[in-house]
Amino acid sequence: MAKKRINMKDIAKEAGVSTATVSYIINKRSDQVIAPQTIKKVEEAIKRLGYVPNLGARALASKHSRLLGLLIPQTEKETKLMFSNSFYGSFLSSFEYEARKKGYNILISGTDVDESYVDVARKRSLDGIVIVGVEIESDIKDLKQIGIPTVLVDSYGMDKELSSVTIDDENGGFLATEYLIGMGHRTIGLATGFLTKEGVNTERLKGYEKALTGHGLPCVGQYVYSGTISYEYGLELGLQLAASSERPSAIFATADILAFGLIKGLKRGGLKVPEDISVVGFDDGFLAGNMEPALTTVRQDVDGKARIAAQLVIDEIEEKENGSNIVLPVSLVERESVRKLVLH
Amino acid sequence: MAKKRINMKDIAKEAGVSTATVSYIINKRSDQVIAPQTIKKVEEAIKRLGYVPNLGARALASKHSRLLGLLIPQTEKETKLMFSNSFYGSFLSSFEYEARKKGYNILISGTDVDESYVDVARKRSLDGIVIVGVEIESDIKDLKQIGIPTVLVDSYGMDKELSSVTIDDENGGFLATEYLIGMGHRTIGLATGFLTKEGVNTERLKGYEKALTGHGLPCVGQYVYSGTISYEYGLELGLQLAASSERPSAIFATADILAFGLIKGLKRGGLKVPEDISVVGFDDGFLAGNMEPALTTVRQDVDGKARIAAQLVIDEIEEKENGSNIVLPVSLVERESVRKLVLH
DNA sequence: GTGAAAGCGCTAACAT
DNA sequence: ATGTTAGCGCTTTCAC
Repeated sequence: MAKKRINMKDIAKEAGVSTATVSYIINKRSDQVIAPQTIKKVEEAIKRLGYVPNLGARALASKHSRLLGLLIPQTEKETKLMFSNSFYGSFLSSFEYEARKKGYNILISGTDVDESYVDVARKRSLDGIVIVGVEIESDIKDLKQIGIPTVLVDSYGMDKELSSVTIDDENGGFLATEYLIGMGHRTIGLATGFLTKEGVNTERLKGYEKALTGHGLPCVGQYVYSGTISYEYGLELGLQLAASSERPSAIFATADILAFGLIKGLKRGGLKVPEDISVVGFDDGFLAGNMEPALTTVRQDVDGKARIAAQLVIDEIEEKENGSNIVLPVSLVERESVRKLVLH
Repeated sequence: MAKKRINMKDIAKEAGVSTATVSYIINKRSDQVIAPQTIKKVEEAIKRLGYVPNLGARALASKHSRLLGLLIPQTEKETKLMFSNSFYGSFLSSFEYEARKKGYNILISGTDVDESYVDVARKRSLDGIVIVGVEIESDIKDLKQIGIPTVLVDSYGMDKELSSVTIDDENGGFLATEYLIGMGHRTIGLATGFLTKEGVNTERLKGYEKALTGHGLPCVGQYVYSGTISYEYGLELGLQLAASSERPSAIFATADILAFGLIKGLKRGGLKVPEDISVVGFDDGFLAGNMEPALTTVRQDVDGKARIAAQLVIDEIEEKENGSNIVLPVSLVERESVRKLVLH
């Protein structure tokens, strides 16, 4: 308790100046000219007393919190954040780093039933928001209306006016499927999450279909398995497929984590990958190369995505720019989870 | 710009009451008796105008920000947060969830060279802090001095007065090593991160040594490999060991992620796991069972750790309790990465 | 070049 | 049962 926190007034008194002067100095305001010796006096007082500005108070007065919100989707059953998928962990790492370098801190919050993310944003006076991989149309509309700079990551067609960063998901789906076709596969399944109208999964599906039809292959819903992007669903599906006779010779899973579960399930079901069935993933997280078999997958640049997302919100907050729609390229990383089929 | 944000005064005016009354109602203060109809009027006004309280202003006036800081270690080279280790992602998920249920938000921040975490805590008026797996003595001393409730996770002997939650790391190391010995291994290596005086790695090392000496086995530094807790270091070490003739028959890696890298390195180096060399990990993250071979590892309850950490800080903030030192149990999960050695 | 003072939106004594 | 009002720590306009 005790020890009253040092505030600006204390510094002002100690240095024998006004709080206004202290404020000017702390904020290094270029529009205010301060005598060098005054600056020195104040800086010494700050050091001597160990003063740390209260950003909450500053936010109240200045309307800038220098706080960024990161919205991560929640798992279906739980309302916990989806950090089991290491994609989000990597994203957060890079995002926080980039933001911190520019003087912003990150607030992480899921949303409860009774409270939208927009409320969190307002409550906490967030300067900007990055939403990754979720589509809550109403929220986004509200966000725009309130005028909080928002950047959408991995979200399609939500709102062209908002800044966004995505990867070329359709092409990713295309590359994966083309590759499989090139390896001789003719019945190719797709394992994916919930297919929202504008989500990444749908884009990857489009690429998948494009490749299929491009080669005159049938593109029937029968081989599209849609569940959740999770290890568990992959496992379940793998087991199921292993037990089925109506099974494609290859599967494109729209996330590595899904592919991992899938492979495990297939193996448990007695199949060998890639001997009996081939699998291609998506993400190329750091474990992909370590799986057995090493996963052939579509590589995306998570680090780049995160940094760009941070830059975009911050630029928008600081009114340097706005409304960019960035699309990052993807590529296929060939490893060992696909077998070359010899056609007879 | 435009649209002025609705504040408490607006609500007061709309409902025909004072701001104090609005404040009492919003905070559901039990020490204030308000007429039901007044409550109704105010609640309607809030709804009608779409009012959301400004927590920054509240924090300023009440000295409670309802913000918790989560301090995650940074990687050595970069100053990025260490979220590649999925342990931290899982921890964050559960921690955020538990805190949110109790009305707290989470601020994530790394630290820069010129700014300690204590500064962040003060700047952002954090109500409490959870520090996981790092030992910055000076910071912790400052934190205590400033009187910000702090909970140490995975940190030993730092300060008995601070609340903490750990798992029984020493026992974990012991279990893993005992198991290996029971499987017939006599030369057992230890792969771990940087061995700080009071870190988890050192505790696990103690358990390792205890098991060894308990069986009269030599406990020489020769087989202790200390690098960083990372996939990369594991890989490097694996490669190195594979090329060496002086190699233990089994290795206990003090983190799954390290074990993953290690196994990959060993394999690349031409060895088979567990045929040529056995590996035990630590954590039992959700991928452990999926590796090839499935990893035998020490299981810890990350979810429990995170929830308890959240509870402890919050209890301390709300002055319900303080100074608990919780130790969670661990157990060994037997899978396929260890070979039973027949002694001749 | 520096300072006085009016807020920012809220809480909490203290009145009534 | 409700209102008045003085801050909380900072920024910013306007004086000087």
